[in-house]
Amino acid sequence: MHRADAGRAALVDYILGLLEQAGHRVTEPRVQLIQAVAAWERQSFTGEDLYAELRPTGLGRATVFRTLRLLQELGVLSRLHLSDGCQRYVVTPPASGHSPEHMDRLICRRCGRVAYLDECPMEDSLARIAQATGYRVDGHHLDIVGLCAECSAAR
Amino acid sequence: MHRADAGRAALVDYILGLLEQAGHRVTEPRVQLIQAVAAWERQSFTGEDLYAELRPTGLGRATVFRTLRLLQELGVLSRLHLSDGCQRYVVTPPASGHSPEHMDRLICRRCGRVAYLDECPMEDSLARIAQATGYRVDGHHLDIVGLCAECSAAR
DNA sequence: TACTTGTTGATACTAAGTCTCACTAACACA
DNA sequence: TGTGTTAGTGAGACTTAGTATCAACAAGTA
Ligand SMILES: [Mn+2]
Ligand SMILES: [Mn+2]
Ligand SMILES: [Zn+2]
Ligand SMILES: [Zn+2]
Repeated sequence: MHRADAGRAALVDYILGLLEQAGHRVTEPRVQLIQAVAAWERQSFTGEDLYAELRPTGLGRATVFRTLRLLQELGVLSRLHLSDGCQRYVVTPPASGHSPEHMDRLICRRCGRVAYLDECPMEDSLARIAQATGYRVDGHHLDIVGLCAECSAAR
Repeated sequence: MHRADAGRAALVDYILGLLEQAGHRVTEPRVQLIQAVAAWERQSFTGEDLYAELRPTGLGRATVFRTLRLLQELGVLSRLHLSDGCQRYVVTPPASGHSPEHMDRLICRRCGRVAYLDECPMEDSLARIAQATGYRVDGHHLDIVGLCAECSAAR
């Protein structure tokens, strides 16, 4: 078993654990979908991508989107917000400090690869912004767009 | 004529000017739609909001969405990317330094009011992020979510 | 004023999901 | 290790947020 496969298996187990802890059932369709999602780690995908892959095994359209929604609620998946829409999903790595309320990412506009920032580049600015605008700040979402190392090398 | 009305009239003229400069025709349906949009300044709205308002005057559904797209291309409108989707639009104020590639906003999650930041709170961090990740950074999109002064006072 | 071509509205269509419901299978409990 | 309860499932209709097509129309130009 390769390193990456081990990482993926651990991610699958982690997500299944979250599912159980939250009182949801671990079903065959969910296991299959989570395995497919884990294989796309750090690479974004659409609901249709997933459905196309899982449909042959008998998995239904509604189940795909229901489970995507559930995984977003559990904080495991989030959506990419690109200029052409927000129908792409990506795994939020465990223990990355990211949540639906706090998200700092780099997205490659060519291949869709996603990197999460280790530290929030706005930590210091937020109090000042709240002061200046009168807003009470609850969270933020930063998407930096560009080309990943591989894609910019391929030019 | 009130202050706000004068501001709105100026905004309408500004947008119509952009339209002409870009070689598009100034038509009656476009003038009406732009007036409706200007009345929503700093407040977000959906395509359906606009259609509901303009339909009685005979304006068609396709025209509403076509024109919304055109105004996005001209940089006059942008979409809000909220956790429940990206179907809300907002006017990007002229000379705010914002564009589809560079967007820094505060959004009230209760009333939808939008404020644009005067200075980018990440100016300094971007070079360091590019260095650390190997990405070539082209632009970014920051949405800070919270409660505007009025909405947080109303608690 | 007439011409040319961009724009319009009606209508059909699509993409990305969501809802309903009869059926099925997880899993808590015996 | 069965059994019952109820969460989860797949098929298919439906919805939301647009987009494509196309004949009729009108803005800008000459
Ligand atoms: Mn942050
Ligand atoms: Mn910025
Ligand atoms: Zn890339
Ligand atoms: Zn508010």
